[in-house]
Amino acid sequence: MSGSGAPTASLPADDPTGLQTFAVLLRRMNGEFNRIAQEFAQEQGLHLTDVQALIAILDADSDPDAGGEPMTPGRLRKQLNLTSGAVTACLDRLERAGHIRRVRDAGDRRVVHLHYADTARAVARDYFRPLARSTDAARGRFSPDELDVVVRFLAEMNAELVLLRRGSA
Amino acid sequence: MSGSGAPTASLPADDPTGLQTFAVLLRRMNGEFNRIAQEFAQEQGLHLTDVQALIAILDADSDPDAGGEPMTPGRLRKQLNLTSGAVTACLDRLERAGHIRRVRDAGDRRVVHLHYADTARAVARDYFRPLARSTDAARGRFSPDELDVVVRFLAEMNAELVLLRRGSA
DNA sequence: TAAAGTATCTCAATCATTGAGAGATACTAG
DNA sequence: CTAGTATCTCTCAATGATTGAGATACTTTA
Repeated sequence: MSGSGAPTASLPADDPTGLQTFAVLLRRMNGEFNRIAQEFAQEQGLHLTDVQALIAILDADSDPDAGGEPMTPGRLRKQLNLTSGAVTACLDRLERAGHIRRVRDAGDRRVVHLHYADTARAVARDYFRPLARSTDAARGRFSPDELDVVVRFLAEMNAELVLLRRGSA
Repeated sequence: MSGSGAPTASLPADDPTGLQTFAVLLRRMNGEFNRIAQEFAQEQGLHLTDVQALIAILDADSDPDAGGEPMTPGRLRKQLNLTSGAVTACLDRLERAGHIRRVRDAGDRRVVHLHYADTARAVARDYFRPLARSTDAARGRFSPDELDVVVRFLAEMNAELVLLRRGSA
């Protein structure tokens, strides 16, 4: 239990479903995800910023549902809290490395649409396959009803986090 | 509108507890957490790296259980994938800003222990209070049994992610 | 004690980020 | 239609974080 590498070590034992437990678990998970993203970045000769941008572009691009439109430099600027120059530099790197394409919008020619390149999509899928397997391994230990609970929780959590966007700034 | 509008938009409707759903929800949550961390960083005149370091130091410092010892520059280097120079610079910034203290280990005088300063702890607690409230709001919508399921899932997920540290590198 | 190993720091070179401003395109009112 | 204003992206010099080889100090092993 108290053994060093044990992943479940050091949860507050007094209240195993309390706020503290959630804080610790969520913070750790976030850290692990960021570490994996960092590794991917280094392997691809990118920066963490670039990977975050890539993910945002991927989500917008493959979720036409979400915002309707593909990602643009302006949206990326807000989403990642970058300055205009940083966005341009980041997109330059991503485009030069073949991960994305810039496409002028036909309707509003000031706007640039960002598309994930298919080859890069395959690279990312390959790299993150172990992560997908891990997620599946965890999922496999729960019943359909339990998974439904988890999905509902994650969705509720995301909803709360989105509300926080305006609230405390 | 980044991930804007309805937070539950664009989940794969065909398999509401499938891998894709988890991937989308976890990725989004990660993005939101990182955005919040970025905002905290900017407000404190820090960088995202500094905040990640701060969190790692906090976790090690307040969880003597986990690794036994407080954080050190060396462990930080591995955990955040930084070079030695970057760690030193990052710690210089954090120490100069009063967030941490460097303390030479009495036993092994090569080692530096990193401690979270109490005043900084209070600053962080204040800043992240809304996040805590959000987490509590989400928790409040589930029964104790359901919360137990969620905690178990998060713990399983973390365990898998830790395994991934050696496995696929 | 000497040699090898480990933890941290130093510093010049490199390169991402900042932030003001330019250029191009769209909208709106007269 | 035209002028004026707003929006989107990009440019570029200055700033400053990160790199990475090497220095320094300490510990352990032979």
